[in-house]
Parts: sequence; structure tokens; C-alpha cells
Amino acid sequence: MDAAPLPRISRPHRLSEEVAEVLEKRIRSGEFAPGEKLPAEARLAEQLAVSRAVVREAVARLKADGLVTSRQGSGVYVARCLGAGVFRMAAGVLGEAHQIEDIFELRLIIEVAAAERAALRRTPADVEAIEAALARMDEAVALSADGVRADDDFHCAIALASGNPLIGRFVAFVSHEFSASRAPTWSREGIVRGLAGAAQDEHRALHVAIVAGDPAAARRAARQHLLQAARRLGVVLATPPGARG
Amino acid sequence: MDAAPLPRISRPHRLSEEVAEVLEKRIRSGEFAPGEKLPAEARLAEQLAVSRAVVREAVARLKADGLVTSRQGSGVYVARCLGAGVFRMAAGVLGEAHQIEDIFELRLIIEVAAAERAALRRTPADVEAIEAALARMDEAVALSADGVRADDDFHCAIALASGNPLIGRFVAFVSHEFSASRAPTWSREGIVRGLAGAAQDEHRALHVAIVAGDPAAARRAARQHLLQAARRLGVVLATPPGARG
DNA sequence: TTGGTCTACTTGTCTGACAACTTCCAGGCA
DNA sequence: TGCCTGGAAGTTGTCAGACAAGTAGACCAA
Repeated sequence: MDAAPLPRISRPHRLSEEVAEVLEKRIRSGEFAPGEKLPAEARLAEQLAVSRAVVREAVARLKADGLVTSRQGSGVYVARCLGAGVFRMAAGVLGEAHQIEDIFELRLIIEVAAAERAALRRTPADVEAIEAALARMDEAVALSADGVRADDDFHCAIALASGNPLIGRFVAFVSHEFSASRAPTWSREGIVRGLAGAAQDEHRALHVAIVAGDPAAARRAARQHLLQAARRLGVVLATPPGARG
Repeated sequence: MDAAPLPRISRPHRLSEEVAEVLEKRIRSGEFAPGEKLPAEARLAEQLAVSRAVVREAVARLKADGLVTSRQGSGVYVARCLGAGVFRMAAGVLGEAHQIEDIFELRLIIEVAAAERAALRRTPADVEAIEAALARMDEAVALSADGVRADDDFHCAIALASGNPLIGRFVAFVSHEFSASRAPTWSREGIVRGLAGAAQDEHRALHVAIVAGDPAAARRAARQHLLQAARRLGVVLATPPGARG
């Protein structure tokens, strides 16, 4: 009985979400300009016909997104730099997805650079973390188990070994956003077809180069791995000739 | 009268911000696991000795950050994928600033790669945008005016010319986050001391390489510019030997 | 066993009050 | 006349209580 999956029942948007959206649109359109004071909460509540608590929650959301700041007794102000502090992989409020090529290209650039720096800067603890993730993936291959999380952790460990916590956090962010892209490799079918084994060979080469403290080898290994990972998903990246990253 | 600038008076953190931070830490540490239900708002308010409204505002912040979702009548749940969709330059809700070296290193990696790809993929419209920003900076030098925004726009135009909208958006994000780092270059003093002029020479070299469609030259020019920009702020980057990015 | 009802609990919204803070204006004093 | 201070008005931050809307689970009857 292979019925098509039923559509998810969507919940109506909450008032606070709607208010946040209304205000965000006004801000992004420039109607409320950077640095400008928004109408008082009480006034917004009156105009939007909602309670002040709803307005406050909407403002809390906008604060989290860096669109507004507030000063007690003074008012709520549009931030000088819109969206300050927040980067999303999806563009806009409702999120248009990027092409997978774009995502892999960004990963290629940043993860190759991270691997190179990991080869130079890794600590014994970094190496341990890398090896622990590698061992978990070995185990996943041997047991035909799910190695997606271990794969994520392997890449994050390398990024952290770069010695730049910002790079570490960014790679972790992108990694988690696209964990799903690892699923075909680590599915039972992927393991049977040798996809996971191939990925693991690439991981091992990367590990060896990092432990050896050889940035050029780490760069080549990371690059090879990312290009192959993309190819396993049917994606062929156009990279600059002679490009290292 | 050259008095040292007075330190900024910092405002105490709001209760809702503190609650958001407490909850975020519990979530990121795994104490509240993905998919797990948080204690009820009323219970959290009691335990944290704050009003329920404060808890709700904190939860609204966490919702905006994608750390939690809520279902009316049921509860507030830790999201399946933490922090889905959101990356911040500062870690955590209250944000510990990163070292400026880390930030410049990330910029070096991504902007060098963007410039290289811009040289290969730029369209006539891309070139126009780059040249418009360059002209505005020329004008700022000539008039001793503020060229920070034009400088931002120049870098963003190059990133967009890479043909990868994700790279374009990320560079724009980082650029806006650190617009302040351009201020010394474009201050009256900076212009008088030739900092802006030097930056502009580097910008022109980058522009020439991109228009010429020469990725290697673009790479070198972007790298030179970023390293010099850092140096102008007293930052010397440690880069891998032979590194291109 | 299934379906319906009821109860207890939870989030969502509203209202009102007051604390803490900001801004502006008027009055008083030097 | 100019500057300072105090008070009023307005604003955000927090609290408390009430009720609406929704969920989950238990129990009972068919």
C-alpha cells in the first residue's frame, strides 16, 4: 500500500509572527529607515489591533534577527545595519533555496582552506577528535549503520583544527544545514554501492595529510574529497583553472 | 583637547535576553535534546523567578533563531536541527566577539576565491557595478568624504560577480558586520595619511584583473588588498606557505 | 476495539498596573 | 541671558491575572 504521503497540516501563523513580518517588510522596504524610531509599542498595538504583548514578542523576534534595537524609555529603533548578525543559507524571509552547486562551491572554498590551516595548526586534541569521527565512520561502514553524524563531526573537527573558531563555526553551520546531502552516501544502498567506502578513503587521505602537517597535501585531499562528494550527488563543479580552493 | 574617549556605558542585560541565553546554553549542551519538550512556560517562569511574559519573549527570540518550535496546547520543543538557518559572526545569543584576525582570515579565504571567480564569470552589469563603486570611492578621496559605504559596495559587487549568489550574500553579510573596520581608512585623517588612496590603488588593481578576465591576477590582487587592509588596522595574518586563499 | 467525552495541562492573547528609564520643557537662579 | 534642575509626559520592561484555543491522556460506552 504505497499511498502518496499526506500533506502536512499547516498551523495558522501566530499574531506575533504576522506582526514581525509586517514590521520586517516595512523595515526592508526602507519605509522605516535605519536608525529611525518605530512607533511606540502602544501605538503599534492600537494600529495593528493586537495586544501590546503580541507587539513585544514580535519585536523580540526582530531583535533576535538584528533588525531592531530597543532602549528602555526611549523606543525601538531600526538597526543601523539591517539583518546585522544573521546569515541564512536561504535568502529572504520565506527562503528561496540555493542551487546545490552554489552550496558545494562555498563548501569547497572554505573547507579546503580549513584543511590547509588544520595541517599547520592542529593540536593533539584536534587530531583526537578527527580520529574519533573517522573511527565512527569506519564502524558505520562495517555495520552498515548511519554515519551521517560522524561525517558531519569529521568535517567540523577539521574546521576547528584550523585554529580559527569562526571558520569552525561556519563549517559547522553549513554542515548542519546540509546534513541531508550526506544521507545518500551513508544509506544502506550507498554503503553497498561503495559510496561510503570511497568517501572514507578520501577522509583517510585528508586525515593523513593533516597529521603529517602537510598543508599542500591537505589542500589536495580536501579538494579531491569535496569534488568527489559533489560528484556522488551528480554535481560537477566549475572551478577556476589552477584554483586551489 | 585630546581626552581619551570615555567608555561606553553598557546597559544591563534584559531579563528576556538572559533567559534566552540560559535556555540556549541548555539546548546547545544537549541537556535539552533535539525534539525534546522544554518545561512549560509557567514552570520555567517559576524556576527562573521571572514572569511568564519574560519567558515568552525569550522563547520568541529562540524561535527566531530556529532553536525551538512551539505548539499551542502541547509545548515548546527543541528544534530537530539546532540553529537551523542562522549563522552569526558572534557566538551565542549575547555574542562574544571574535578576534579580528579570525575575521580577516575568513574574509581573505572567501573574498580571494570570489575575486578569482569574478574574473571568470563577471557580466557587463557586474563590471558596471564594480566601476560605479570604484568611482564613488575616487570621489570620496577627492572630496575627503566618507567612502565606507562605497567600499562595502565594491566588495559586494565583486562577490556577486563570482556568479554564486551564496558567496555574494555571505560577503555582503560579513562586509556589513565589519563596516566599522573601514572607518579608519576613510576617515579624514585616513585620507590625509593616504590610507584611502592606497586602498584605492589596490581596488583598481583588482578591478583591472577582473575586467581582464585573469583569475590568477585577480587572486593576487584580492589577496594583496586583504592583507594590506588588515595591516592598515595593525593586523598581520599568518597564512599557509604558498597559500592562494 | 474504537470512538466520544471529559479533565488537566499547555501555549496564545489580552488587560491593567507599576517599575525603570528617557526626553523635553518650564522655572528659578546666578 | 544662559544654564541647571526638577517635574511631567511618554516609553520600554516586567509582573500578574484572566480567558481563549488547543493538546494529550484517561475513562466509559457501544
